[in-house]
Amino acid sequence: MIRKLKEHSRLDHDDLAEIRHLNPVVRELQNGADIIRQGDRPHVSVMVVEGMAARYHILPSGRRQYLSFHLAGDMPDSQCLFVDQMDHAVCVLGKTTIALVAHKDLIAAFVRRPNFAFAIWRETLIDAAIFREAITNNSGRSAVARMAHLFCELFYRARASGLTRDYSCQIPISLVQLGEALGLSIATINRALADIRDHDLADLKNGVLTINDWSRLSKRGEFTPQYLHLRRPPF
Amino acid sequence: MIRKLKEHSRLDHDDLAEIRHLNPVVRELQNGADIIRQGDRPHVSVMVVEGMAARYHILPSGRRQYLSFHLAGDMPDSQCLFVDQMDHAVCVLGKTTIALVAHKDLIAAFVRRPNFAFAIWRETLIDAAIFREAITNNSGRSAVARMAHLFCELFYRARASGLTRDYSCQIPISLVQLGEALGLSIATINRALADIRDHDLADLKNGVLTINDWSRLSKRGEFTPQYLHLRRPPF
DNA sequence: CGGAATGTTGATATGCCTCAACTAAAGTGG
DNA sequence: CCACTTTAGTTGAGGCATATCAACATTCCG
Repeated sequence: MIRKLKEHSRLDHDDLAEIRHLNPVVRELQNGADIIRQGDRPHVSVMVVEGMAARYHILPSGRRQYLSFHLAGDMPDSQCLFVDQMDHAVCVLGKTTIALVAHKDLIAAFVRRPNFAFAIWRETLIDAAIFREAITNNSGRSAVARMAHLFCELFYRARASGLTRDYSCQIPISLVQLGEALGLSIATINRALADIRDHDLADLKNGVLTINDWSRLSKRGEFTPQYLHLRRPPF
Repeated sequence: MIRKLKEHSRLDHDDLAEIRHLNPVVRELQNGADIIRQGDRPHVSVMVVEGMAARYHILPSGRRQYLSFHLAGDMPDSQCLFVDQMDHAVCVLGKTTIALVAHKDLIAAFVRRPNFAFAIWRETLIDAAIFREAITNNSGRSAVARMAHLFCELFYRARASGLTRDYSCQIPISLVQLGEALGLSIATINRALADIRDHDLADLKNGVLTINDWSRLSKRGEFTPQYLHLRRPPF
C-alpha cells in the first residue's frame, strides 16, 4: 500500500508510521468470489495484497458491466469510504489475497495525518480518471481499439507497480469478462483478440497478458497514460 | 455550495463558518467557453453558480467525448484538487456564472475542518459514481435507453437541487453535444429523441428538458438513482 | 437580411450482435 | 486412469442497430 501511494503521492515519516499502525485483517478468496455486493453498507475498506479484483454493476436484466480492474496494492473499494451504500459490487479475479481495515480506524488516521488522507483521496481521484477513460474507450472506439487500450492500461499499471516480468503480467480475465468490461459480445471479443494476436501486438492466454509491440499496441488503442497521474512513468 | 453539500453530507456550525470564510472570485462566461483545458495545471477550484458546465476529453482525432454535466452548486473540477495536471477539459453550457477558490485556501480549510474535507471528498466520490454509471450506460444500452437514462439523471439531479419548475429544467445541450456524450452519431441522436418525444416520455427543445412521464422514462432508461447517494431523494 | 449553427430526414453501408455448432481445456466422480 | 461434465474459447452465417453521407429545413444571430 505504501509503495502504491508513493507512486503518486509524497508521504513523510509520521504519515508512514500512521499507516504502519493500522492493523489489517488478511483473507484469501477463491476465483470470482465477491468481496462486496451492490447494496451492502460496508464498514471496512479493502486492499488487494496479491491477485486481482474488479468492480462491476449488475443490471436489472442480470447483465454484468465490469467497471475497472485492480492490481496488488490497489484499494478497490476506496470509492465507498464516504458513501453509505454500495452502488456497485467488487469481486476477485483468480485466487486473491485481500487485507481489510475498519473505516473508523482509517478516518481516525485521516484526522491525525491529513497528508495521509490526501494521498488516499488522490488515489480515489485517479480511480475516477480511470473511469472517465473507460467512458471514452467504450463510447467511441472500435472493438480492437478498445481491447488494445485496456491491455495498455493494465500492463502499464502492472509495470508501474512492479508486477510485470519482461513484457508479461498475470491478468486472469476470461473472454466473457473482457466482453462485459468493454461492452462487446464474446464473438466480437474473440475476433478482436485474434486480430491483436495476428498483428503481433499482444496476447492474452491462460491468464497471462503478453505485450509484443508496445508502440504499435498503444497507437492502436490511442493509449496516452497521463490520466494515470504516475510520478514516475514506467515507460 | 452549502446547500449542495448538505444534499449528501452533515456539516456543523464550525464547518459552515469555515466555508463562509473562503472568498471566491466570481466570473461570467459565454456559451461554450472553456474553464480549464486538458493539460492545464490549475491552482484554483471552480464552482457553478448559475448555468451549467461539462467535462470532456479531446481525442487525437479531434473527436470530443463529454464525460459528465454539472448544474449550479456542483464543482466540475473537484477531480483535480489533488492531481497535478488536467486529464480532461471543462467548459460551460449556455451563459454561465462560476466562482473560483484557490486550492491552497481550500486545503488549509480541509486541515482545520476535516469534516469539510470529507464532505468535498464525498462529492468527488459521487462524481465517480456518476462516471461509473456512464460507463454502463454507454456500453450496454440502446440509443433510446441511453438518452432516457441521461435525461433521468439530469432531471433528478436538477430537482434535488431545486432547479426544476414542475417537470421542466434548463439543460442547454445541443444534439451534437448529446451525441458526443452518449457516443452516438447525430442522426441516431435525432431519431432517438424523436422516439422519446413520440412516446410522450420527455422532450428537449431550446435548451429546456421537459419530462412528460417520469415512470415510463425511468423504466426506458433503466434509471435507478441509488448511485447519486442523495440523503433526501426528490422522488 | 444573409450566413452560420442547429435540427430533420432518407438511403446506403458496416460493425457488431445473435444464434448455432463445434473444439479445447479443466475439473469431477467412478 | 478414463469417461463425463462443465467451462472456456473458436468460427461461420445472417440480421439489425447505428454510422456515414447527403440534402434540406429551421433557428439563431450579427
